[in-house]
Amino acid sequence: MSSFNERVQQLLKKIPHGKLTTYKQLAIALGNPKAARAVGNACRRNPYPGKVPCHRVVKSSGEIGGYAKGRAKKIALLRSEGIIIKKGKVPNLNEILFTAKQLR
DNA sequence: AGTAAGGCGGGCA
DNA sequence: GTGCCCGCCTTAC
Repeated sequence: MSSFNERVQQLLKKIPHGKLTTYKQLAIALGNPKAARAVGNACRRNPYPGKVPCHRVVKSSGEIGGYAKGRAKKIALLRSEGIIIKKGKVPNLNEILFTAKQLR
């Protein structure tokens, strides 16, 4: 399979419940800080729904970003995990952010 | 096999 | 706060 996709999946699986990550962090963890978009692509192409929590990934700005099933769904899932979302944004992202070093 | 377009972002102006 | 450009990956033609 695609190495990139595999790598992204593994990183996503490492994200603990109640925490969040950004595409940038994932890209950095992959060794390409500019591949944030590519990471988003991997999530969108994610062949393992339910196995890879792509909904735990948000933008570096704290915005929810997009979601294959709909942003509302993503927000609902995050809220269900105890993550506070304000107007489609995460005000305390810095407190629950899972950094690339943590993904390492 | 090569080329072109798309996509869930990030950074800068 | 908004708009534009860039760069990376995958997929389709």
